[in-house]
Amino acid sequence: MTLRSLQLFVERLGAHTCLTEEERLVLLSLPTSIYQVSTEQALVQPNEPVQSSCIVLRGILAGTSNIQDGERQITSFYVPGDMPDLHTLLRPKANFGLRAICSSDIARVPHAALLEAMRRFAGISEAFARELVREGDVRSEWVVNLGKRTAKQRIAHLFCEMAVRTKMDKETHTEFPFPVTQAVLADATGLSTVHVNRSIQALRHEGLLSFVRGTAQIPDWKALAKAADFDRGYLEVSAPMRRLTLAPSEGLLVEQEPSVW
Amino acid sequence: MTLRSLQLFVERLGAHTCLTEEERLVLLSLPTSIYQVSTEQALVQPNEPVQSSCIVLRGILAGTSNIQDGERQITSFYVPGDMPDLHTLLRPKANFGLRAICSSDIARVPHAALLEAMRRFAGISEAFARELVREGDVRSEWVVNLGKRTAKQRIAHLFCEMAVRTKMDKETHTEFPFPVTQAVLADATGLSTVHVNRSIQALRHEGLLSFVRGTAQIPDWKALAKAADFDRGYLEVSAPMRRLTLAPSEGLLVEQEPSVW
DNA sequence: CGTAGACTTGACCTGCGTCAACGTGTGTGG
DNA sequence: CCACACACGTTGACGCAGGTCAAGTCTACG
Repeated sequence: MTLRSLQLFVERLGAHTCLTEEERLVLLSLPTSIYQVSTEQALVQPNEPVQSSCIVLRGILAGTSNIQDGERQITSFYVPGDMPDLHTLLRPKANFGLRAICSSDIARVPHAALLEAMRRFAGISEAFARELVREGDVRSEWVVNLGKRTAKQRIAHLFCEMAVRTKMDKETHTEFPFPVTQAVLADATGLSTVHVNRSIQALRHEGLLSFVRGTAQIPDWKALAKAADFDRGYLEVSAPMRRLTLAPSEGLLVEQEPSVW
Repeated sequence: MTLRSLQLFVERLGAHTCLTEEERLVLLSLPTSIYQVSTEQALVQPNEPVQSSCIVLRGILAGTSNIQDGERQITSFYVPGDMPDLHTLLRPKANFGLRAICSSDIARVPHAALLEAMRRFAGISEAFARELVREGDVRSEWVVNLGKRTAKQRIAHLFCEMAVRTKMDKETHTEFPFPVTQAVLADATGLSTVHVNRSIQALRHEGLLSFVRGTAQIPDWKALAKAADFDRGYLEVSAPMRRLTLAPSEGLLVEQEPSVW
């Protein structure tokens, strides 16, 4: 049932944006078609216009860019609840690809339905826009990761990010599934697979991280976060907010704005 | 006069989003305060909430992140017409900083006014959202740049990007101003200043790029773009579009959607 | 039980960082 | 008008993080 499958997606939006009951219901009852995609299958090709966006239900997708010599760089990961090609709503011709990293389930939602929902509900527009911002923040951290951190730090940081994004409860669990190969980690961190391998081993010897066949273990969260220079702040908003509302009485209604610029 | 100063900003939005005359006028007459900021001056600090967003009128700003050991990574540049902290509209607590790279002029616009404009005009909301997408695309290219390209390519790619973004007309000009130091280029490309220096020299010897005291010269655009693996597609939309419109007759009005997913 | 994809290891190489010194231009104050 | 300072650019020597190549080993799965 689709009401069930989009639950996680709506929770994701609700975490940063106040949605009315009606808006939640509209989102939950968006028309979807469910697909199962297999490892390395492409969902969106660069420069090929799309008419629908997808929502990850299970598995992991990755945004990928190919460069001249056949190598690829992964520019972001998407986990269940994410909408990886939200941006095609506004720019139907994507300029990077989207592919499954492991066998995954996705829901496809026609752009028409999403646009209609945005038109009618300010909260939905706002939630989508805030998702775009969040994605931008994540990518910004990736730039820092690739630009300024060592191999071990890059890998550690990526695992921290994924742990938080897959909602690993660090109080009660030290494990979370991250079904990727070392080659994929290499494509994401801008390293060679050989060096990824050695770096993971080094992290294991330091007791910071173990990663065996698609499941990660973080024995000491604080130690790993410190080593990775990881601060989860960029992934979260303290409380869901709402800034856009259809002013009931059309007019110059604005929020109070203290005079700090 | 502020009508004049926001011209470039509105053109930027108009390049990707169809705006009505009224929307243009609303944007042009947004309340602004004009400031001059000097080199290295911070405009937004991480985790410090802001109540207004700024528009670059002259000069260059940069998004910056600091890491543990006092080094910084620049995650994006902003040129006249850009709105670097548009995202704070939706997430007032930024998680990276914004500072001037050279002496610059900016216009500050209160969030309240921007939110009000978004509330009342669907085209303005859409234009802002599309700007967020564009920024995401640029950052995505930066990830590729840092992850998979050599020093010379990174620098070449950055100059290509800036040439296009500052609208260098490559038919008639081979020069454009890019008032940054080599140290700033190093912070942006994830390289050391020494290596930036040597790489620029190498590019000059190959006849691809010269960069002297803040002005860049690209004698052979095609050659540079090829060396940098640069494709300007990610910076542009073929024609301005409009996907969100207040449906005049409320209802299930949607665009035609061919059955491609 | 064989094959293919993932992981591992070792040897070697190189792009880039680091350090430290030295030019070169530009603005400032005497 | 000079001299000094300071920020920026340049150069050389050296070291190391991480790439590359090539040869295994392990594991899952048919």
